[in-house]
This record gives sequence, C-alpha cells and structure tokens, in this order.
Amino acid sequence: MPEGHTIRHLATVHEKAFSGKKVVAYSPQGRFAVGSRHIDGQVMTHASAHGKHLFLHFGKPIVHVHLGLYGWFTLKKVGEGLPSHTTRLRLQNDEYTSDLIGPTKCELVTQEQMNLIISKLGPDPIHEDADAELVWNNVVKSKKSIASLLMNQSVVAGIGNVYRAELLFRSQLNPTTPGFMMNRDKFDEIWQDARALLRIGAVDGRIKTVNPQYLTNEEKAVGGHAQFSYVYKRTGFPCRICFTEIEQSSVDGRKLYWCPKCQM
DNA sequence: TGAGTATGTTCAG
DNA sequence: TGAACCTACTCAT
Repeated sequence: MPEGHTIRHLATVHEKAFSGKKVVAYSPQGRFAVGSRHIDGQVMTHASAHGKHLFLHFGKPIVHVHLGLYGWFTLKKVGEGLPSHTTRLRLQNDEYTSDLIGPTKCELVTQEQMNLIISKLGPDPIHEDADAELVWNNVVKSKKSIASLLMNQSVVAGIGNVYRAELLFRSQLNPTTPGFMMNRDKFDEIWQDARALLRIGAVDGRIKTVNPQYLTNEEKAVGGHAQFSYVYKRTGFPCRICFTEIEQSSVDGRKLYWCPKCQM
C-alpha cells in the first residue's frame, strides 16, 4: 500500500520490465478501455514518479496513475496469473505482465498535463535535487501543525500516514507543534530522515523505520517480510523506547499515532 | 453475509 | 467536515 517509496519502487520495476519494448495493453475491467487502446502496441520509454503519482511514458501519451488508498500493481512473469474482473489495466510483453487494480486515478495525460500535476505538488524528498528550502518556507509560515503539514502533498510530496507518524517519533517531535514554531535544525533532521527512509523503503517497496535493536525477539523471528513500526498502529502498546503507552488521535480526519513521553 | 478497516484524494455542503 | 469512491481482507454474526 502506497506512499512515495512504493511509487518510486513501482516506477523502477516497471521501467525494468517494460521499457524499450512494445507493450500489449488492455483493460479487463473496461474502465480504462479507451485509454489502454492508445498505448496498446506502443513502446514504453521510461517510468517516473513524483510523490504518490506514477507516470508511465509511451512517447506522447503518458499514463498517470494514483493508487489512492487501495490501488495496487501486481507484476508477474508471463503465464503466472490471469487478470481479474477488477483489473483496470493489464500491461504485457514477452516476459512480464502487470495488473493494476483499484487506483483512484488511471488516465492518459500529455506532457503539459503531467507538468501541471507535478507543479501542484511539493518537493519529493526521494528526488536527489528536491528543494528543502521550498518546503521549509511553507512550513515556517504556517499555523498548521507539523503533523498536518507533513501529510500535505502540496508542501511535501510522498509522505503518507505511516511515514508521518514514524518520522515525528524518530525526531521526538510533538505532532501538534505549529509550523511557525519549528526550529530549522529539527526540520532539517526530519527532512534528511525522510529522504533516507523513503529511499530505503523504495528498494523493495516496504516501509522500514525501526532500528532492529528495538524489535522484540518474536518480531525478529518473523523475519524480512513483516513490517514494524515505532508508533504507527501501535495504540495501547508500550513505546519501544520508554514503554509509555502509544496514543492515537486524529489530524485532518486521519489517525495519528504518537508516544506522549518521547514526543512531549 | 455484513460490518469494519486501510499507507488517499476530491467534492459537496 | 463528512461522504464518496476505488478493493481486499479480517472478524463477528
């Protein structure tokens, strides 16, 4: 499930699987039937990502995908699975198939439209040249809480509810701190941490935020595929650092998890 | 079988 | 601010 790290990961694996070759494209579900016809038989040149937005480039037509809350791509070797009735888009070549289900957005856009979409987003910390000053300027002039600002895609693109909670915990910052009260060093710490964590997450598309020394023996035994957190979805569990119960509140209609002692 | 939940966004009121 | 939308999964009935 998708935050910025997932989208970067998907761009990478789709580029590896499909770029430079003609693609068979169709919409088993039918809802992207017209769009898929425009890319059917075309060569995918590359894939790109900005925040939670994925772009698959077929020369002029660009497929813009936003996975929303439940959208997902399943990439398989040819012959390993059939699309379901909910598959919005299937891409296929000699080697691979990719099925897209449940996206909030799957549409064809032009380069100009793609530029417009990106222009409305804040810098994406996963990008090498992301402009931290731009983010800082928007944070420091705002009365909104840092918890609210981190989730605002026009301030910073790609951070979702998991990374938000985990970043704030790792920096021991009170989530209610207003933007204008933020200190620059603390902001820089979060920014650098976001860059690092998103990049780590993008390697295999999984969120990794917990230093292994803070995992329980049971958790360590579960191994590589499980996803652990310091605070996300750990309401009522003891904090991994101070053993205070993790609390839950709501910010802009989304659940926020935090440690009342570490993040005083 | 149905309610509840989910790493998101947009739009109506 | 709340509902709607896209889907799949878990848990209670």
